Amino acid sequence: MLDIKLIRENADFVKTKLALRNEDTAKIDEILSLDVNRLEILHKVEALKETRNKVSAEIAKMKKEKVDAEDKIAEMKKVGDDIKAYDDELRGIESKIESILYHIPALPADGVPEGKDASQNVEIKIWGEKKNFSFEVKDHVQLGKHLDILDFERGTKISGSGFPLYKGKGATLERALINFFLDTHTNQNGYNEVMTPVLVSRASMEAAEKVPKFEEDMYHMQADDLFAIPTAEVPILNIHRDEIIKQDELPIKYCGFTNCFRREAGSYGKDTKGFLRVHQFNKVELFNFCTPETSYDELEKMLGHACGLLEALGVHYRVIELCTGDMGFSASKCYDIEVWSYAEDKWLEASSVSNCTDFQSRRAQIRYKKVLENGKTKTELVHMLNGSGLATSRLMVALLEANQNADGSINIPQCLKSYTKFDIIE
RNA sequence: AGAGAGAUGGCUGAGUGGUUGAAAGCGGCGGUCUUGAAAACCGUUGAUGCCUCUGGUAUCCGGGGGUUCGAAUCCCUCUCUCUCUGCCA
Repeated sequence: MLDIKLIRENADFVKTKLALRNEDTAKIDEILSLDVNRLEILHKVEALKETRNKVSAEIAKMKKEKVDAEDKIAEMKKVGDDIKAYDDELRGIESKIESILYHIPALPADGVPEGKDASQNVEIKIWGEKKNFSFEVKDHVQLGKHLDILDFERGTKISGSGFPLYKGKGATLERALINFFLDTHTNQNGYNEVMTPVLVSRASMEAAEKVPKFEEDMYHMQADDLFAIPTAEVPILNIHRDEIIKQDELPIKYCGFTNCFRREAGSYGKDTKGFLRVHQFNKVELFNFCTPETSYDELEKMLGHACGLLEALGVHYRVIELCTGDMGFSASKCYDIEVWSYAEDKWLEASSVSNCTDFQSRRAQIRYKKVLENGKTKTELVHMLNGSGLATSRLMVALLEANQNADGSINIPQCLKSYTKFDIIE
């Protein structure tokens, strides 16, 4: 969530930034007027409470001295009633402010390209080249079926469409990718590996800013009010919820593999083929808690960590910087990494790396003790970044297609061979 | 799932209606001593909001509600933890 103080003191700035995200800035005016009202009542009720505290102390003293205090008690009874009335009113206003605030996205960082939608994203890097095939390429569904390594029909039988079933060397290849990613991040990139719960509480979803805004997009277990995670970002972020971290412990970097679950409500009929849009997929997540001064540097490093994996795999990819109109709710700056699909003849998103600055840490109350120049300390919100490093399903599309041979067999990239223990799937 | 116990500051742990934002200890930070360190001693050490902002004030003792002039303390409720029993991997 945004800082109410920032809205109060720099309303025009906030509106300008939100307009870049196609947001209705009338919400800000609504918050401002509620805030004025809130402060007015807050001042009144605090003055009354001050009176109550003072007189209550006097009453205590009089009681001790066995002096009759009935007049003061009667007087305070009235004050108490007024306090209660104001407190109720205050609570009502605060919950109105929150319900608006919870639906306002993060402000885009300076320098993020301005644009209305995905068409105005900016390609900033392209790596590798398209291969030339001397035969007609098969798509990943055909390849998966031909080699009996992916069984989308039976996945559908088990759970419904969008729940893939990996078989044999397909399952092994998936496992190899995950292990390769985790090993690289822990051994070379300085991440601490975690294995987290995949069902999380409503409080955890709120802290990660997924609820209330995206509640409909997630699987929910009603009996226990638990949500299946759409990304490991949620449990990893919550590792430090309500904590104050020492400055010298930052940055804290975690990586973790989980299954991810998304209802993808509202996208029926779009990209239904195979892995293109699924309800359950596998992902190794990168997460970073750091100081505000370093977060944009950390963002570039994380992007590099994700790209490094694709380069090791020899997958043709590009990096795009999302424009203001296409960024996710919590992000101030975001890169997507896309891999090339020969069969679909288009780029597919395999990773997204975002700097969410203090947008989530404010709601999650994740802070650190900042040491000031005079030696004193100050608590400040940490900056938080998340990124996929990487999600496997769309990568699998690119990988299978790009490494296919004329007979439909698949060559295993060099860096995975020590994991798969086979060189080819045929 | 049933029975019982509990939740207090970075940690341990006092506190059962009136200067208790909270004793004590540990830890942290600063100092004295020391060539330096340890020990000892002294001091210091929570968060958040608002305001007329080198200060004032309000709020916070798991969450929420209630009783009362006044609640960490009493009542209700929810959540979580621990112990025992049951059930299941």
